[in-house]
Amino acid sequence: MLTDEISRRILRHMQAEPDLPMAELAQRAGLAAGTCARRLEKMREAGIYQGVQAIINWAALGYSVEVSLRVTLDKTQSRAFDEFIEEARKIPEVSEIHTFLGRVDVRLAVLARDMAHYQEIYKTRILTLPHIADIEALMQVAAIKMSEDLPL
Amino acid sequence: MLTDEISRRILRHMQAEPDLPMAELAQRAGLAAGTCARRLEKMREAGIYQGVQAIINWAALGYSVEVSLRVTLDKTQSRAFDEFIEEARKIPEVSEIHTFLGRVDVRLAVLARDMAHYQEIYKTRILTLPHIADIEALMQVAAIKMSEDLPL
DNA sequence: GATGAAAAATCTGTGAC
DNA sequence: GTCACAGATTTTTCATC
Repeated sequence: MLTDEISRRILRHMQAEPDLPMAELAQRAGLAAGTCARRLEKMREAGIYQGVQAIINWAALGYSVEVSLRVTLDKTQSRAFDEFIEEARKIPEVSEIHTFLGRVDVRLAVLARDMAHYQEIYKTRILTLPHIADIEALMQVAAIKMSEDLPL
Repeated sequence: MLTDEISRRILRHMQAEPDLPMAELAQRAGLAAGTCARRLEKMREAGIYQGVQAIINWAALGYSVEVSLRVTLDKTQSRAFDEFIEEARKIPEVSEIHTFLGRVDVRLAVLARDMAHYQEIYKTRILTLPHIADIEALMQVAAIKMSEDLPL
């Protein structure tokens, strides 16, 4: 029931238009409003639907620089991974942290107002993180697609 | 007014707890409910606040494989970039597309049910995209942090 | 032009069927 | 799963600064 076709349909519409009123969402999924709310609540309890996230245009707020950093850690120390993540989480300008299998261990997304600001964050907050063996940086030009109609 | 301290406060709380009732949000920002709603609406019109996005636990829905692909394009053709993006957008399993300055031109995030499924998507949908010069793949282990308390 | 308070319109979730 | 209603919530109005 939690992952059947009807529930997937709810998630699909939820994904496409997240701030639709419940009644509208229900109609598009072919359900009554109450039923839809009940299913969504079940999915939330099961951790399938994890709520919503605000999308903010950082450039409009003066954060025009976004940099993607790929970090390779010094794996000679067993706690390197956890310690690095723990410290990286504390940096407000780090907006995303993803971990990987392979040569690269972690990817960080960093937000900054301009290049001078980025340089400052990089020197004082990033390079002081523990256990870094190597860093590669890419400057982001644009976010083209972010989860519109994923496979459900 | 659109980017003053009060508006930033609204966004800050919006970001931390996106599905808070308007009355609560207003109280935390030190405003009346109506005032808060009007400011948020203004910010939406100005494109500063771009609404909300549903967060879905893909692993719970059977999509346990997430791969990050870095693509370098064949820049000998001037339309390469646009044509590549246009085709990549059409693939439902591609959940994110970001573009960059530098050696790597595009990063794609790909969702798949398992390794066999990923292999199929990779061969039939990704490698058939136009103007690819080089691809590097990393398998994602976890998304640790996604926009909690960013600098506002 | 922006604000707070309160009324009006709308929406959500619970319970009966 | 649907329907309807009570309670909560958003949105508009209006007087005020």
